[in-house]
Amino acid sequence: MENQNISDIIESYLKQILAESQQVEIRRAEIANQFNVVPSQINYVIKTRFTIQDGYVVQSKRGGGGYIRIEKVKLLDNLDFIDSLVTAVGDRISRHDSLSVVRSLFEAGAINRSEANIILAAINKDAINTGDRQADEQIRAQILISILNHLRYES
Amino acid sequence: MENQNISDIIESYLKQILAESQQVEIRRAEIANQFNVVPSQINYVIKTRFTIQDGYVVQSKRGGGGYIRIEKVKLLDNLDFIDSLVTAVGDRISRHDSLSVVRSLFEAGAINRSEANIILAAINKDAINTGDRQADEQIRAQILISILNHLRYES
DNA sequence: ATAATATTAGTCAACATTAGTCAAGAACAC
DNA sequence: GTGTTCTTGACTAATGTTGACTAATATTAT
Repeated sequence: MENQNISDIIESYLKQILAESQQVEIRRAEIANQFNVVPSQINYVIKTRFTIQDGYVVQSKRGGGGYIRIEKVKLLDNLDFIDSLVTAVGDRISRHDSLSVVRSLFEAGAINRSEANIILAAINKDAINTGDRQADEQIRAQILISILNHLRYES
Repeated sequence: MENQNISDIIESYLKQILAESQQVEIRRAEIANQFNVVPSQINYVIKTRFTIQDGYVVQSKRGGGGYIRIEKVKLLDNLDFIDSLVTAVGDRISRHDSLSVVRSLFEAGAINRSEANIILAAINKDAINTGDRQADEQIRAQILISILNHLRYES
C-alpha cells in the first residue's frame, strides 16, 4: 500500500531516530551513499520535511568533520510558540506549509484532533480557491493568523 | 447491468476493493492503462462517484511516488441537517448569516464551543477581507461548506 | 603565518514523474 | 432534437531527482 519515493524513505529513517533521540547528526555524503542518492537530495529532504513549521531546527558545518544536525524543537510556552507560528505564516502561505503549521499546533497541544481537522477543512483547496494562487495564499495566511490570535487567549 | 460504460466499470472495480478494505491507493496512470482510458478519466470517475456525499474522502499526491487514495468514511447521522445548512449557505453568505449557521451547528451538538470559536475566527472580518464584499461572501461560503462537509463523517 | 589543497555542505536550474483542470466533442437518454 | 453524461487530450501544477557549480572549514605544506 505504501508507494514511497526515496525522499519519504529518508524522511522516515531520520524521524525514526528522532523519535528516540532529541537530535540526529549525520554526514551528508554518508546518508546519500547509504540510500544511493546524490548528496543534494539530502538537502531537499531537509528543506521539505524538517522545517521550523514542522518543529525542527537544522544546523550544519562544512569542511572536515562537517555535519548536518537536525534537532526537534522544544515547544516553548504557548504565547511564544504562537508568535513564532504567526511569523512563520507571514503575509501568505502555501497549502503545504499551512499543513505543517496545523500539525505543529496539534503536537504542541494547542488544539485537539477535531479542532485541527476543522482548521484543515477551512484552509484546504476546496475552501480557498479563487483562481488566483497568490490571492489564495494571502487569504489562507489571514485565516490562519486569525485563528492563531484566537488561540492566544482561548488556551 | 448489461451496458456499463467504462466509468461504471472502473467505479465497480474500485468499490470492490473498498468492500474489503477501508481504503484503496492507486497510481492514476496504472489504472488508466489497465482499463485503457486516458488518465484524466480516473479523475472523472472519482469526481462523480466517490464524493463525500457517497461517503468517500480522496487524497492525492503528485510527483515521483505519487498516488490517489480513496478512503471510505463512516458517515454520521446528521446528513440531512448538514445538507440543509449547505443549501442555506449556497454560493455566498453574509457574515451575519454565517453566524447563524455556526450557531445552528453548536445548538445541534455537531460542534462544541471551542470548535465553534475556531470556525468564527476563520470566517470573521479579520480573516476574510479582500476589499471586495462579494468575493468575501463567496470565500466565506466555500470555507463553511468545506467545514460542513468535514462534519459529515467521523475522522 | 600563509598559501595550497582537501573535505565537507549549500544552491540552483534542468529534467523527470507524477496528478489536476478544463473545454470540446461524442454518446446516450428522453 | 435537447440536455445530460461520458470520453479524450492539451495544457497546467506539484513534487521528486540529478548534477554542475559554489562556499565554508579543516588540514597540510612551505
